[in-house]
Amino acid sequence: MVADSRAKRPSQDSRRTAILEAAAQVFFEQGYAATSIDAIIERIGGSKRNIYNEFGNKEGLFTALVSESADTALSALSVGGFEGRSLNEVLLEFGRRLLEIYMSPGLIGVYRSIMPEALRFPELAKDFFDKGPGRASDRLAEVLAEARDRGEIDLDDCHAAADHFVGMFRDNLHLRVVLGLRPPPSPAEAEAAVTSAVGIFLHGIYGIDRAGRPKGR
Amino acid sequence: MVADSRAKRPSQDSRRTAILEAAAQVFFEQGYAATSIDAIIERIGGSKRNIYNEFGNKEGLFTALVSESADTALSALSVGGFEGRSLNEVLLEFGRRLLEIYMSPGLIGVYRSIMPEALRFPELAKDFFDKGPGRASDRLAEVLAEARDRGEIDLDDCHAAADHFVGMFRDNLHLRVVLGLRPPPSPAEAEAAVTSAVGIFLHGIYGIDRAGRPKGR
DNA sequence: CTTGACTGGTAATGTACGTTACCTTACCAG
DNA sequence: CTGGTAAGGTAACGTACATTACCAGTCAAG
Repeated sequence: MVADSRAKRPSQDSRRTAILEAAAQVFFEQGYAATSIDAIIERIGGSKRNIYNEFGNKEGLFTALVSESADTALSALSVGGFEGRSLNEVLLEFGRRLLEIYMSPGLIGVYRSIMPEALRFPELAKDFFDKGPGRASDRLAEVLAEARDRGEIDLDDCHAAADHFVGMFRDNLHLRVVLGLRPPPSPAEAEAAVTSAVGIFLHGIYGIDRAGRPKGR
Repeated sequence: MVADSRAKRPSQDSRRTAILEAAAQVFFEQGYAATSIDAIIERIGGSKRNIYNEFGNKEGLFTALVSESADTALSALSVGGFEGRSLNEVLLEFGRRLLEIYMSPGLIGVYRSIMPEALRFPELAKDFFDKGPGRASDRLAEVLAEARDRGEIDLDDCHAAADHFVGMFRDNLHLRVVLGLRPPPSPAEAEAAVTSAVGIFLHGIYGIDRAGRPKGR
């Protein structure tokens, strides 16, 4: 596409990111269809020509925004740091990262805005899923498979279990935040949600006592 | 899909439901902002006056549609039939109903269309949540509390656990269906997802063997 | 049959928006 | 300093849409 190595004008790259930031605010709050290019330009000044020169059209801007948002938000899960720790600790850390990502304004906004456009932009929906929730589930499935190979657990379908685990972090708490019915959880609430989910995932409700610690085993 | 063309007396009620059915198809597929009143009228014939006489404006039609869809879809959870059965059986039955509801075209469509409009229609978002996912979680929390009172389980926060359970049915499988990346699950897939989720919820991954049956206890 | 209330169809109105044509400015080489 | 090139800005164009008006049928009752 553009291979302009030298920056002639005042930082073409900062212009692009400024547009994306403004677009995020408007798209994620109003939705794709209800967002006007004028509303985006109002936030950063300048002219609509900037957007059309950089992204081609409204679709191009939206797809670039969703793709980059999903990519950067979920990259935090790719880093390791899980070696040599117990499954309980690994799941707790994984859950903390996952919840923080899911509750971040960026991913909340992507959720809100991509839903009704998924049928209109099938390739974008697939890209978002693969980069985001799909990658999270795949990554966790690897972790579970490693634990199984070490003999810690005895799971048949690691991927199905990983899906269930990921789903526990998109529960009604997450839905309320997405719908704007409550603010994102405080650190204390988040930690409580993570420990609760990990406890149930590992030991089930039969195996947890009132303090949240595993009963047997 | 209008039932009878013989009756020139369309009995306001059947006209109302015909409008709502057509509106569901268009709103749920295109999204609120991208849907035009003309597109709805095209499906059932007649004049736009019908819609404006019955629902006032576009907002009124959308809110009526979302409210009634959530109400009817989730009403299946309100019926009882859980008395005198083991917790495992109750959760399996509850999960089956829940998954069927979540995968129904009606609720999938509500999901798709309400997300970006939640900030614009806060009271509608609250209404949808309370009638839908909130009620499911409340109902399950009651079931869990009854089981606790019978001494079957030992849970501190039944509502948090219920939220986690409900979340397991809005996992990546559900997300893929909402995003149009795959069709709703077959009955066999649905049953497998339910048994898997209930197994983890009750016994955790430490307590399930390869056949999906609980290991200890 | 006449009246009245309602429905269907067409079109008008006012507005908002995506996109583009055209002008204006800033930067660069020579 | 000058001419050329590309980006920035202004305004227009064409369209689509929510909403309303207007007129023509159509059924119910009197």
